Amino acid sequence: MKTLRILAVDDHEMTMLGYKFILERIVFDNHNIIVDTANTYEAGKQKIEESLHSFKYDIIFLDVQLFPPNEDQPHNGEDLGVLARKLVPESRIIFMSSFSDNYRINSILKSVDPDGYMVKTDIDPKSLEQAVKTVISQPPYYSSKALAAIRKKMSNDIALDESDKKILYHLSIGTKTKDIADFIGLGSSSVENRKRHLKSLFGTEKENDLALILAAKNRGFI
Amino acid sequence: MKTLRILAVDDHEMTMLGYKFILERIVFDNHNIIVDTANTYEAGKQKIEESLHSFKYDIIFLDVQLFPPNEDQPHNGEDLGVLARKLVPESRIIFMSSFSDNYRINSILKSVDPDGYMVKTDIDPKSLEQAVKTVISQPPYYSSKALAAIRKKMSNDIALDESDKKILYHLSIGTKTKDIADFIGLGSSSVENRKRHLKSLFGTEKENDLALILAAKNRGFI
DNA sequence: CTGAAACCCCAGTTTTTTTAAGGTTTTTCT
DNA sequence: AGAAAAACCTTAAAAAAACTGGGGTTTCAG
Repeated sequence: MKTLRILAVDDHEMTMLGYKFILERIVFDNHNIIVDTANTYEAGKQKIEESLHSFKYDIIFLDVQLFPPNEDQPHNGEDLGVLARKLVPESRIIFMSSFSDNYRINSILKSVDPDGYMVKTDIDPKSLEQAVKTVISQPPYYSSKALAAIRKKMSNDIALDESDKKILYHLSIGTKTKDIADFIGLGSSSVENRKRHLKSLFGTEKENDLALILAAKNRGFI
Repeated sequence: MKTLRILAVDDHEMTMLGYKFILERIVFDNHNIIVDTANTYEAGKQKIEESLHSFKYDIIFLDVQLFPPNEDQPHNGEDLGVLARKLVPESRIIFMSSFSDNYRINSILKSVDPDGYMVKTDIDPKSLEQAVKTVISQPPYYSSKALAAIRKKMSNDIALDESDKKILYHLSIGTKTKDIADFIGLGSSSVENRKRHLKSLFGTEKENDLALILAAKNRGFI
């Protein structure tokens, strides 16, 4: 009887209790599952560091948002993922996120390359169990909505460089064009040129920014 | 009792019998499953066209290679996929391929954007059943090895333009540098420059082409 | 040994990208 | 409504990046 150690980090106490309840009841290959929980970046970090010199976690579930969106906290789930990868590279990391926000998915898949990604509305006892089993035996596991987003991206690889992606992102969150220039270190006419170029790439010439953003969203870039 | 119609196209008669045997035994939501088969591009095309004005296929399984690799046939599974998408856009298309050749996977995901992709060594009764169910209810379905390839690609999106991709591909199949120049319509010093550039992108400066190819394979580009 | 291909470097050319400056239109705010 | 801010467009010049052809060295196979 081996023990499978899981750490779940989410800022909602109740949600975590749910996970713990479900996860510890999974029947898996004569394994005994123990779930630890944490509800802040700091607590999660501490749990991982404590585990370093005893057992190591087999799986770490991380919520992307570890606090209400308006509060200006220094660290989020993505940061914790990067940290965990560094400290315990052999642990499987599964991200959970409420929105299937493609920009975020893409960014997390690149920066952390987690072994799993689940959109919260896809999470239920069955999918959780599937995620655990898949991630242990043959990662990765992506939940249904995450897969749909990934599919969009794969079927549409218009080559955008970093500046283009940042422009799209900033447009989508309402940054003013003149400020975008500062953010990405370009003159404002360059930004205008790139916007024109992007609109032609996405087939929204002569339309407004909203049309561009919608097109980019549809194709999985934002 | 509804009927689920499936068409399977593969050049190996025996393989197809296997699929038919497995698929028709799937128990699925009070559905009755009927599997038609075809073993050439032409036969597959005909089956699809015949179905146009009666029932339509719910799922079409397509082998990527429809004939021995050396024979110089005009059409392969990918072409048939493109055709099927045009004729019966509502049918789910699942590709099957023997190698987890990323270049091919990427190309098919872009040109056909199938609802499923299975690497043959991943195929067994259980995964076949899973594929059918997933593809009907919430596509896409990607088999384990296909997912691993997709993961690589997603976690590594170095922006390569068409020429760079073609160079990598040609290098990987042993095309001579001087011929690559012709293939992609560039001077040979340009190709050399791009190769140097690629090597620096993949961190294989000053190493030979093999190192570059391996790095590109590892990251899912070839 | 020899020829073919690969590789490297250079210098001139072309192409693409960035930039600044000026003016017009649209949006925002009071 | 009216003023200010931002967005947008055009143009021309400057800068950066990519392409090219040539000549030379190295590598490799026959």
